[in-house]
Amino acid sequence: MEALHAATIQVLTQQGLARCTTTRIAARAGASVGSLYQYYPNRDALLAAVLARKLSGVSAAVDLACRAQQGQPIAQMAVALTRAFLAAKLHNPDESKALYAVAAQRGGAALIAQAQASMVVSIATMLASAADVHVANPAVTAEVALNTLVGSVRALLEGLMSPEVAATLETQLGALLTAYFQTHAVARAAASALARE
Amino acid sequence: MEALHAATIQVLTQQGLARCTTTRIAARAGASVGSLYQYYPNRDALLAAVLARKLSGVSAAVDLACRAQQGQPIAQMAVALTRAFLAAKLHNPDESKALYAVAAQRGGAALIAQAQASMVVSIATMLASAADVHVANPAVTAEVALNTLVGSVRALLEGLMSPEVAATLETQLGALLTAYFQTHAVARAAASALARE
Amino acid sequence: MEALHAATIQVLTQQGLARCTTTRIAARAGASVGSLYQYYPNRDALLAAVLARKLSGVSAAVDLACRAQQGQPIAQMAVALTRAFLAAKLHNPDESKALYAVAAQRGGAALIAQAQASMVVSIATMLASAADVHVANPAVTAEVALNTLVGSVRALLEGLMSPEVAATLETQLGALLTAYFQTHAVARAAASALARE
Amino acid sequence: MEALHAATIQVLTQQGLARCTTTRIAARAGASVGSLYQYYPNRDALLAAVLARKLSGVSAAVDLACRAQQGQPIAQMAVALTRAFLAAKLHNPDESKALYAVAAQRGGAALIAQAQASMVVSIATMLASAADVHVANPAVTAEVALNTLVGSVRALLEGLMSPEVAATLETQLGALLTAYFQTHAVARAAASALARE
DNA sequence: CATGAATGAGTCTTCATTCAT
DNA sequence: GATGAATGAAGACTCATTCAT
Repeated sequence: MEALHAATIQVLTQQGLARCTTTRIAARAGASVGSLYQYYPNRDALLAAVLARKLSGVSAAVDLACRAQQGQPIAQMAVALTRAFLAAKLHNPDESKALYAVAAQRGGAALIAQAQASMVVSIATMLASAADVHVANPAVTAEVALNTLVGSVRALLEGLMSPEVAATLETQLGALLTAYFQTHAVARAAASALARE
Repeated sequence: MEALHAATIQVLTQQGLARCTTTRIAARAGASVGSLYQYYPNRDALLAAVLARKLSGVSAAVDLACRAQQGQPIAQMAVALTRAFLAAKLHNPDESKALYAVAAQRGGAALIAQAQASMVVSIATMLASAADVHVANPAVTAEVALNTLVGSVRALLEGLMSPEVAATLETQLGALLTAYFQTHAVARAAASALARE
Repeated sequence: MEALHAATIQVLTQQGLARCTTTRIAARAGASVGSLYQYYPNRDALLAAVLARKLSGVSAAVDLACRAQQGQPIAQMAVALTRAFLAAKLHNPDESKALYAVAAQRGGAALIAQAQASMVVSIATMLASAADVHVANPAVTAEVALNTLVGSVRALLEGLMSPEVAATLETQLGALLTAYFQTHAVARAAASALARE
Repeated sequence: MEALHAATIQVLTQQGLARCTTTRIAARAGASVGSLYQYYPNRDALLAAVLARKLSGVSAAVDLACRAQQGQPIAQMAVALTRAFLAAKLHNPDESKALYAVAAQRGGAALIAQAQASMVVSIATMLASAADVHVANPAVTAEVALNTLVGSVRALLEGLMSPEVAATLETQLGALLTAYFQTHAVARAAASALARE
């Protein structure tokens, strides 16, 4: 039920994972515990479903952004990817943060892995289409880039980031990824030349 | 007690945070619950102590490496920092992974924040001393770099990293940071020239 | 739940406050601990509720008796008050005795204070209406009288009273209060005379 | 040991009976738990000893006062008894209050009973020697009087007494007892006349 | 004799899950 | 299908008591 999803996120953000009990979720959703168990076999399944939905939303947003950048210059890709990822994760920071706690539970890792894999494919595909450079190993580059973005987002969500960095995060990460992408890339012209040899 | 520290890490890695109860820790340590409470006022304090010890170890390792790189070229700094951080975190991967769960607990964030701050200072100081380039804003650069390293390490520890990336992680991150550091830097010669004008 | 009230009193009388645990109460009530906590937020709340019910019963009985004595001679008031209070407290001696232990707990004092205050008002109002005498300070006199009654009842309940006294308690206390009330009173006629001067 | 007595009372008054643990008592006394158990077989024995000492002090004070009033008029006896009892109980109110909690424990009732019996004898003996009146049944009268005093003292210690009453307690109780004693008494002259008939 | 670390039974309290209505 | 009272296992924590040093 939709109400259960929303209620779970509310309880999660307002009370934390430890106090996110089935009774509280049901009460917040205006339903009974019994009803909750008609939609989900147990508490973990509900939490997993909520996490999965959030993750697929982020994946979709990243995928959309990557498709839109097909054939663009690599620097623009870096900026667009950063912007899309930050927007998806920071649109509702409390929710994102709360769900990281859920992800740490047994079973959460698999969902995260799936979402990451999907995003890596999207990013790698985008990188391979760059107009100006040829990325040697798009999958590897995409994965490292994604981990970098995730690292900063977690730091921000967990309150570990200084105001200075937080204020310019998008710029910093855009620059970082641009520099990184170019390190692993070979200019198209040179690549063509190489191929001709 | 030392046995309690070890037991906590064992239970944490083998059973997870949720099943890491005072009873189980005590049993694993070959002690009684009562004894546990003679050394720590409550469960959270024990977990915090274990986390704090690990974090200070990592901080110290990073600090040591940064001091050793004073005055070196920036590319070498990037590689040395990466190597030191990965070595410290991956020396005992199970322990590191288990403690990430603890860090998410109430109180864990403060310890992490403290350790991060300490490492940012070490890294920033090192960057400021680079022989070849002048880093514009060492503190910000250091913080972004640290978050990047953390992001990859978490991905690795949580099993989210592909074998391809894992195999070349140190190289990848070294290159990434080198590129990033140079983005934010101005060649010493140019900087001196600017200063003279 | 009614069964929890009854069970609490039974455990209290048979095992004492120290052994009056939530588990034992629940078992005696034929319920589970969980059920207990669906009716009361914690152990103290249950004990307080049991005490409060008893106290309000005593208060009500005293109030009823006092109202019935409005306008009667003071000696009759003393006897009626004594009779009503003893009847209320000694109707179920085990329960009364057990609850004195509860009253000593944190939070019990407030309930007792409230009940005492209510009874003092009832008694004072009665005293002020005495047909034959004018009580100078009804509130003070009522309070001292109540403490006197309580003192004897506690002695009786705690087994500190000799059989001789116990056998004639009502008579003794009636006489004591009659004598005390008259000490603090002025005959109506004299009072009127004084007022006319 | 003397220090243990003092420490017990301090912990009792400052932390309450529930937090009056053997460890805390020993620490307060500057001793070890082990030492405590060399003087007392268990916690209850220590508490009982502390209570017993306090009670015998009160008994002795009352006895002393009663002996001093031998052969005096009954009104003076009432006042002296009241004064002595209040002084003994209210000299250290916190201690007295804390010990009432101890008295409610298993075993405390017997000690109280013993002290009460002793005081009843002292008071009865005094009453029998009154110069002006002949008390019909000194033991019964003494017991009722004592319970009355105890009732007010408990009310005062437990904070149940209004400031108005507390301010004039000694006067009120003196008057009450005087009135009560005279109710149960026959003037010496009349008594002698009766005896001659 | 003194010490105080170790013990572990016993408390209160929570919460996922069930099932009679 | 919905409900929510009942369950009871499990967790954190306390403390009287013991005993090796």
